[in-house]
Amino acid sequence: MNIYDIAEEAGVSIATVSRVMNNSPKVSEKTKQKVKEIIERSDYTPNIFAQGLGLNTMHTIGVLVPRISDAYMSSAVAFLEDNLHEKGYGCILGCSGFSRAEKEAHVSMMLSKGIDALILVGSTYAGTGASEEETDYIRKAASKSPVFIINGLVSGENVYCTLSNDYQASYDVTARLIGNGRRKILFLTDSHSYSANQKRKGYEDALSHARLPVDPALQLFVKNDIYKARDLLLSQNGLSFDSVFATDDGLAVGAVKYAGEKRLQIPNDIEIVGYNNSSLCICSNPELTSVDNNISDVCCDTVKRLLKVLDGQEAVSAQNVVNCSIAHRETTSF
Amino acid sequence: MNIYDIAEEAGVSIATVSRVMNNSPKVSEKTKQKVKEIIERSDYTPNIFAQGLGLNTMHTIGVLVPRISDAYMSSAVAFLEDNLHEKGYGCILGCSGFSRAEKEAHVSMMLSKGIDALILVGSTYAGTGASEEETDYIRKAASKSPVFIINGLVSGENVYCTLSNDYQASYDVTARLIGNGRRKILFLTDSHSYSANQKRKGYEDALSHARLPVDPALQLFVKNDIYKARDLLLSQNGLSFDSVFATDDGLAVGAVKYAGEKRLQIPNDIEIVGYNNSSLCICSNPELTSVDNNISDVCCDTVKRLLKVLDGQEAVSAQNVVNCSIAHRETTSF
DNA sequence: TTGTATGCGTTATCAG
DNA sequence: CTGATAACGCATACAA
Repeated sequence: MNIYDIAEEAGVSIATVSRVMNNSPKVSEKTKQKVKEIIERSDYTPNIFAQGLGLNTMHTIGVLVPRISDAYMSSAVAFLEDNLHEKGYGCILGCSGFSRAEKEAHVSMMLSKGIDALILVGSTYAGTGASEEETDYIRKAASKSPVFIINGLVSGENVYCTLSNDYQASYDVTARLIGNGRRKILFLTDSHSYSANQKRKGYEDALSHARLPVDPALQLFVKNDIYKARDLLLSQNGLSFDSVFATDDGLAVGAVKYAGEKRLQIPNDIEIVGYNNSSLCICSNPELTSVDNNISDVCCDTVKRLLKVLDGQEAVSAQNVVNCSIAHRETTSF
Repeated sequence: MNIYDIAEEAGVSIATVSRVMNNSPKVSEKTKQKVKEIIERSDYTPNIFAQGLGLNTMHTIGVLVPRISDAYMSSAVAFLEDNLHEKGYGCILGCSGFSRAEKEAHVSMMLSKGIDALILVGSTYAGTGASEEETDYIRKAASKSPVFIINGLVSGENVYCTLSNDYQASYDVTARLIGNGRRKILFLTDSHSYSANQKRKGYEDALSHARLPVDPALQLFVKNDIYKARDLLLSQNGLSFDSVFATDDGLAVGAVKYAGEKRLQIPNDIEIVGYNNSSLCICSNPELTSVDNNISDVCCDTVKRLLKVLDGQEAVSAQNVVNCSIAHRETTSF
């Protein structure tokens, strides 16, 4: 069932059928009705490939995440899909993993799918900041389709970034802990990505501004796994700390478990703050204070700017920053 | 940069370039090398739309979930994407929500995207079983592309289902609780879907076979929200129960919170079992016993059968059942 | 308002 | 082994 069949059935040309399909105004009401009726009756759908070939777009956006089962990623994808779908765009989803080779392979695979734009979710795509060369694959991709990065900073032609203000949030959290009299704040992270670095910087600057030492021994790195985080803390025999600021809720829950094992009272003996305000926070006991990076706003902003770029009418800023907030719960006495 | 440019540059016809691209054996090694070199140098990529138009496929599978931010859904999508990507298929992701209109709209939107097959994740797509008509939209979709349903049972031409054995798992869990001396087992659910019904049936049958009464008052329905579940239990003044079997981990965590409020000892005063074995289980304190529906196996099976159907060489069964297991933790004394 | 003719970039058939 | 050409189904510029 193609446009020719419909045209023949209706006794008009394919041009007219096409006009009806794209509800062009210059078709008489009468023919429009007749054609529509036949389209309806034979439930004809235009061939998307032919359409794409002519228009050179399928109204599809590539969305790449390292791991969709992460709560942060899946909620980002939920917001992106919702916003894009509403505007008539479909989503091609890719899960790249974290290795450089996989990421590059997935990006070029995405580009070959004829997407109108590419959204990279998460700072893993922005590299560690060690060298410019790390992100060359993004600039190369951007020469084919506009690239939007969520929570990673990469500069380049046709590359657009939306960032949550992790530096500020981390600074604020650390300052609050200091204000509560905490002096040995453990920084617990699972990543060396752009956003992890921002968080670390906020943490360190808050310490410095309070004239407290920045002790490298108080910065721990561990896989994002509740048990692993707990066990790492349990194994720190010589180290003393009175609070934990973790760059992910999973790590923070590990700290809660650690406190449980050590029979430490939360938040009196130890305060704990997580990151992402995920469902783990209220599952935890005591419930976890966490930074909310307002991913919904970030995604909204990303899609808004993406549409502007595709529209091409208006200049679009290369970066945009969205503020975080803090969800106060039982693991702090803020 | 299209196939004509390459052909001209190489001094051959487009047919030869096409042959090289699809590494047809009938090209002389010499021309192959020459053409390949030019393709490489000008980093030419075939136009996917033209390719699609000719072959009538873009090697893309539609994956529809009601809500990707659900842990169960996102991990299913992770496994599906991984398996499909490995076989060279891309994924178009849709998030339909739970309303019937949205689901139908998303399904037809998916079909119009030129997908090779459609995967529906979750029993919400299978309706409540109230009437055959509820699932007509699936059979209609299946007349255009093969449809695969994960954890929902729908019969129809070109419709394939992979189910986890929720009936058996629920029967087993209930029997274990009964074996532990529990007599008032509360069944807590958030859904009337096919799989929720299977779970309920397993629960009821285990009670009946143990000659225990099936008390409708012990079957509670609530939104999947930790607080809402907790509060619902707190508000059951007249009702006495000695254990909770929930059809989702979130609900079960609500029951854990309820027990905390009531100062009930887990698992002595009350035993609690969740469903899906999500990350909430180990976040919870005490850690939650949960049914593991082995979603990874279910997805693997689905993709395997999907490829067989697309291949067309072999007959494929309309249904397949994957067994669940029980992850024992601290909320039961199994 | 409607129809004709062309281009979009492949793949595949068939002839050489 | 290679090339010319049809076919895929639609949108649209141009002609009527």
